[in-house]
Amino acid sequence: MSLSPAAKKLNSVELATPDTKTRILDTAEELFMEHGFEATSLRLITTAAGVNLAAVNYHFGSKEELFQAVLTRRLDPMNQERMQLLGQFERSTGPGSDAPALTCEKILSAMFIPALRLARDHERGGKNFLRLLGRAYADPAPFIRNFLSLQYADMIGRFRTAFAHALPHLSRDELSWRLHFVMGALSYTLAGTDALRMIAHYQPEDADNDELLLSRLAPFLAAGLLAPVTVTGEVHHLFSEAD
Amino acid sequence: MSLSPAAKKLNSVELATPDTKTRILDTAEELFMEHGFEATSLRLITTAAGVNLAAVNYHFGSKEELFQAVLTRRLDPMNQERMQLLGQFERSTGPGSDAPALTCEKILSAMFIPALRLARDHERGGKNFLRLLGRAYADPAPFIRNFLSLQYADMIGRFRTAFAHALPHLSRDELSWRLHFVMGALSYTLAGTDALRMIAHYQPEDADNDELLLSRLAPFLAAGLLAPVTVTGEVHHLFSEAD
DNA sequence: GATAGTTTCAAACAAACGTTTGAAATAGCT
DNA sequence: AGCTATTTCAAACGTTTGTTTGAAACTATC
Repeated sequence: MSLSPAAKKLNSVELATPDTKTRILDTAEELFMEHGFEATSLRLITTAAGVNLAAVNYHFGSKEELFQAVLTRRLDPMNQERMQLLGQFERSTGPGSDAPALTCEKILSAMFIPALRLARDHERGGKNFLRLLGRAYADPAPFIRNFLSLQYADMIGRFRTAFAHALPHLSRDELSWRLHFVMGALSYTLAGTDALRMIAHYQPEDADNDELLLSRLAPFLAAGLLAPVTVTGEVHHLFSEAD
Repeated sequence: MSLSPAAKKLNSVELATPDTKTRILDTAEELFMEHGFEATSLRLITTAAGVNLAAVNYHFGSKEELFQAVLTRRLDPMNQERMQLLGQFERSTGPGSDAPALTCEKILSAMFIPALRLARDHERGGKNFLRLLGRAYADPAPFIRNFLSLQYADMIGRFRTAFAHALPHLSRDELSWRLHFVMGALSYTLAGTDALRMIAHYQPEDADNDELLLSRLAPFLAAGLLAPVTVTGEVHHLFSEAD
């Protein structure tokens, strides 16, 4: 009697030994990060993890569900920590209902600190996961995009309103654009240092120091968010042919 | 007699009818953009292009070489145009050998204008190509990364020195980081508007207006590049736990 | 119009893919 | 111990992958 392996969502055996399930998750996290989703075969994962090929389909149902499980294992707690930290900052700035707005740096740090904590978590490849996450942002596979947008909807909504309070002079559209740029720089940065080497032709020391990295990214993005608004009328002068 | 199809680099028949070669390139450009490299099969491409399956291997040698041909067809002229425009700006600001430095906006516009021209080129899917390029930046496949770094080496080097002149107060490492962030926001922005919809929960009007898009990105990035340098000693305060 | 060079085509190639199967092994429970 | 439920395993499933083949069709040159 086939007992529908996808219907097993028991939260009983969660934090025990390195059992088959977590062994698969750990290995898949690393290999997905290294080669991407499509280019990583189940045989590669199961061989590297030292488990049977059928174990993936038994424990997770399919390759796609395995990928989602890899993401949600760390993404879910991180985003929850982000929202919690943002709320903590908002409460500390003013107890009244009409609290003074947080600064951009403060809001950005509420996004970055949980990511930093994850990167520092040596329990198991926290840094690997951040690179995987950065790559997942740019993946065209529909199931990945749908999954991420669902997973991120709450958190992004909370931060959007926080930024809207911090930057009241920005129009709704302008804020959308700038948040888009912020996410772009963030995901690209998290995605890895290979691209940096490509650009810089030279690897800065501490390229793998995520703390240093994000502490340089935050002022950069804060300055961009606070940039004066370009009036629609004077948009085109920037792209005029000559001087 | 196998006549090594990869050794055919004749520039004789270049601008004629939509022949098999360009039909493959156009279709591949669109499908690679839509599904990524790994997830796009040669059979999908050749069927959509209305050509025989073996035509890809005959004209390009392999799937990887086809992908490189798709990229280089537009990337090569665009990057050359970028360098040419940068040189033109540099010459116009001062005829002397020690010319006054260009502004960040000016240098950024030398990067963006050729991309804009490409996006406006309706001859054939210029916008498609920009999205494909943005995705290629984040692709982990080694042959893609090697190809891009080779293709970009010259241009990036030229712009690096230009930015170094425009931002003399930035250390070598600091400049590397900030250029990294610039490339991140740029590629993420070019990669498509799906992610924006995900973040904004709302699509701004003119989301597919690349001119408007890049004209908003330039001031954002310029402000970030011009942000005050964070002194090493005061790095950690940003990420302190409480307020 | 024959000849040499180029391009197209249907068919097949071996290899790798995700998934399924049913039996063997293990673990949990009364 | 005995029984049940869960997990592992080797093997095979049917597709799909990129690539190759050799003959047919087309083009240009003499």
